[in-house]
Amino acid sequence: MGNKSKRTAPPPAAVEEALGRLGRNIRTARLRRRLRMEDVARRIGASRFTVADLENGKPGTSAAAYFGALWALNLLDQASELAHPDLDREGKVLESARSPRRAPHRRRLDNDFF
Amino acid sequence: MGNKSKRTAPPPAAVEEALGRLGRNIRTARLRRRLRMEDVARRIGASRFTVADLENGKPGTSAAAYFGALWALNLLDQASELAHPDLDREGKVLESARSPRRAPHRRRLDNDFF
DNA sequence: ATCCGATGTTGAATAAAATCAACTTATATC
DNA sequence: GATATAAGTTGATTTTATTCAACATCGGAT
Repeated sequence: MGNKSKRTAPPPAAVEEALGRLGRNIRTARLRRRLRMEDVARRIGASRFTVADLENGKPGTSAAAYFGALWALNLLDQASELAHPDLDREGKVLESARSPRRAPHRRRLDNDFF
Repeated sequence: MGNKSKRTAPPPAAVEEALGRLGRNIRTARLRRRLRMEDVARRIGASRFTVADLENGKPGTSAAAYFGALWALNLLDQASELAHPDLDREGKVLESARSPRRAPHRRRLDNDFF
């Protein structure tokens, strides 16, 4: 079965795994709090089906749904540190090696990976 | 202007802020690595428009897009710890107070918030 | 064992996201 | 300042998520 659709390149396995783990974690946190899917759903203005999807780690579900669930469970603060520049060691090294910021062009020089 | 659509209840402000911050962090990390939006987009099988959306913190953009961008920048591992049960202090307290797991019903007892 | 409520599942309708083309804007590099 | 390229913008189109209803299932409590 080939790729029929032009969109939806299969998400990288690592991404699927991360979303699956996040969904399971959200479910665990919800159950610990004795909340129903519908409780979380109403809190974020969604339906119970969307909450079910995100707890299953569905990739296409909106980021707002995932973050909303974290918010409803009082777990959002951990998400705010994601990819924080101060913690991006690899990026900091690159920035200090090169000089400035903003990399508009510098079209093709040697990156054969991308 | 009133709500015309039945879906899309406005995301909680905290969620919008968190997504905005995440998007800006992703952009910072990308620029540090001297990558174009299109580079990240191709790596995750999306278009540059979707990458632009997520860097702007657009709430409706899929979680896979956000996580994919983190993955493309080698920043996904931080995301895997989100809402990790071991770090959910509030949840752990609740679980040890009550006894078992899985809370199927226990419909309404006193929570007047949800 | 029975009842009741939370969740899983399926299919259809609708709202919205993702894509694309063409254009504009801004910004590095020369 | 001129040039080339990344990125912002808009509108149209396609693909998808989201929602809902109805029913099945599963788990806990009585």
